[in-house]
Amino acid sequence: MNDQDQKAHEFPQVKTVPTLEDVAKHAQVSTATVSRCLNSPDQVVERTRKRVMDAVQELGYAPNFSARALAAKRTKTIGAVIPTMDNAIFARGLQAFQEEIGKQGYTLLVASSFYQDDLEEEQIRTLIARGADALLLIGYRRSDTIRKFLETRNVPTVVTWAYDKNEDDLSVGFSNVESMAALVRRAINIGHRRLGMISAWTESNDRALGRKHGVLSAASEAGIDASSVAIVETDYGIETGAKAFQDLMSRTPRPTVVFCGNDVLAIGAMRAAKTMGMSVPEDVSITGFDGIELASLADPALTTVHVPHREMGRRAALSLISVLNGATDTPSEELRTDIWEGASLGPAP
Amino acid sequence: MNDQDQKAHEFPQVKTVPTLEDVAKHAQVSTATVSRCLNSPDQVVERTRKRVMDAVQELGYAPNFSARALAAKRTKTIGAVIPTMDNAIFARGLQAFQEEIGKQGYTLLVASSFYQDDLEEEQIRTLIARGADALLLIGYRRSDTIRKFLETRNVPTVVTWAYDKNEDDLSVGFSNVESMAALVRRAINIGHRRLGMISAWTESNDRALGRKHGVLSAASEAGIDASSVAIVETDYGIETGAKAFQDLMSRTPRPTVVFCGNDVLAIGAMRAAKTMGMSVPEDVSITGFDGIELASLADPALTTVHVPHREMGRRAALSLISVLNGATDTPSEELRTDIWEGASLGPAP
DNA sequence: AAGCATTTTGTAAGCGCTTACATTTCTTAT
DNA sequence: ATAAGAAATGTAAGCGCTTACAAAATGCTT
Repeated sequence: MNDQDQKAHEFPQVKTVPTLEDVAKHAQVSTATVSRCLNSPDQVVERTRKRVMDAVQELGYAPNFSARALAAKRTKTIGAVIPTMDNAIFARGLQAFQEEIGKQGYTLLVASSFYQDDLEEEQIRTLIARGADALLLIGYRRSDTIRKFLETRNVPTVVTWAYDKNEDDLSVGFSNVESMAALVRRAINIGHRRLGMISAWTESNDRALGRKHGVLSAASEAGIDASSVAIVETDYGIETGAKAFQDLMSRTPRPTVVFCGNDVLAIGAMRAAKTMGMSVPEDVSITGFDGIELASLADPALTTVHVPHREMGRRAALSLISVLNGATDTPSEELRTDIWEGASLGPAP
Repeated sequence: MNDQDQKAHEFPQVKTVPTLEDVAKHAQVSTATVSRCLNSPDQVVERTRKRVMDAVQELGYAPNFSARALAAKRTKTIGAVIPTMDNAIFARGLQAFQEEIGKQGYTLLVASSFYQDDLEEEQIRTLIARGADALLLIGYRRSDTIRKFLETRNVPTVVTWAYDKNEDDLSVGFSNVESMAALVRRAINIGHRRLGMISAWTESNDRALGRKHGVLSAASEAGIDASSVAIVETDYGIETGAKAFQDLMSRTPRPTVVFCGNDVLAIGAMRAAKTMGMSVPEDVSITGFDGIELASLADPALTTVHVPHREMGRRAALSLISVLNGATDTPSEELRTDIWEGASLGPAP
């Protein structure tokens, strides 16, 4: 603490990462000034600022993020927990999300839950321990424990890929129920009465559950007994979709239309139909959900519900940032989905 | 520093996040002991450990990551900079990577460079500033500045999606040149002499460049003048692929086979072919690269080079972790690609 | 029961940064 | 030229954790 003997400047340290203090010494100012140069440059006069910045350049200084976070109590990091990155829709939405928060100087921290509730909780905790300033989460479904945790930690959170006017959480998404119901109504309008559905597992996936409810409610709305709707739940994948389709086709009475919980399952179903020698939509209609590019490439092109994933990611980012900037009244946003007209949905045979 | 008057325990703090010290007080031990319970539990005797863990539970304590990182000088974070998440292959590889590092207690930090060199540099710096213990990067191509930076920071790095025995960097990948060349040879063997290629931009993408070289070298090897190969470079996407295909088909002489730099471009090309009334492979052969699911769904199924993305992600994770664990001799790994036989490559007309 | 080695715990010094507050320097009005 | 106010800079106290080192407790030997 008493090293007065400051030469012009010490010789460059050997191989060690430069710190704020090194820069300060080099530029002959205090660490506070250096810090200010970096964080609020207008608080320091041109001449010193230049001197400091030169030192930064010369030493190749880069701030230590952890130290900064610890001192400033924010990390400029936003966390996201998604079921899996191995699914185009999440990847796409997140990409847009990242682009937008990036503009505001935030970095994205992603973790996957593999569709397991307990893992999701763990990941949320991890992200928060890592100091995420805010969180993007998929769907509403979440245990009380973790909700309480989020509340006490006071971390702004946005729910995406779902929107429900009855929920309180800030969300930017779409109504899974309504979007699916709209599609189902259309099918019913062109004569379908025997409905089938291939759904993702609904137990811990409220989006899948919503879509299932969409089918059922549109059915009963039209006077079709909900219990007559043939439903198979299965894993995400083309193969599983194909298998489920075969299962459905063996039921009596055989459904004339199969609504799939997502496009990938639908592609599987279409493949199975082809294998079984059934033609779509003459023998059976098939629909998807999500609106990934794959849909338009199928033959016939898949009729599906198109979700504006990128837009959703972007808007979610904007909402979260507005909250982070202190907005107190950021509203949830319901995005509109639309039906991509393919040729896989036709009149009932 | 002199608050002897410790009641049984103070009343719970109001709404503030508990710290190590709170836990320590609560459990009547020193902070060091609590820290040890969390990090090397076997150093503390059962009885105390239980007491501490109970306190942790009761207070809902979660360690502050930044503080830990600052003190311990490691973050248990691995960063990855990929061109874009909006591309199935990276998403898939990264997912596997994440799964594997997750097992070892590491978290993944992802950033996208949008295929821009300068952005990639910036992202690398950001990740390192955030304390990434190691980095996953795509391809070898990188400026000297950033290489030097990585070196002085001494951050272990693994290069993926590329393997080149002439490069020093630790890598887990495949040879883009060789993989493509193998496919091209096969085409030449069945009579093709007029070659076309739709490539991604090669200027700052060494994988794309490698694939292009693969085409050219297989061509000259077979006595085909490299300059006779018709090549179009374009953006990633189905539409752009389609457009490029039309372009190629208008050349004289018209190529009898079009090698595409990736499956998405190939799908675009196939669509354009259909639109133009050409049949594949009778009128023209088309091939892809990557081996995404899309390939097998196309009609006819796409002949493409299949890259084991997940395996690559997994192995990259293992390599990096072994380096982090002090291994000094971790070798680069070349993964084998194989050709997925579709029906889109046939004999030359 | 004393002496030693070993295990368990505590003490306290940072890690690199931000920021409230104190001090110095510069403006401007008189 | 001088005082008062504003602007620029410096001082130093943490942020919450890890860890070297010191101290205390325990276990073993004899």
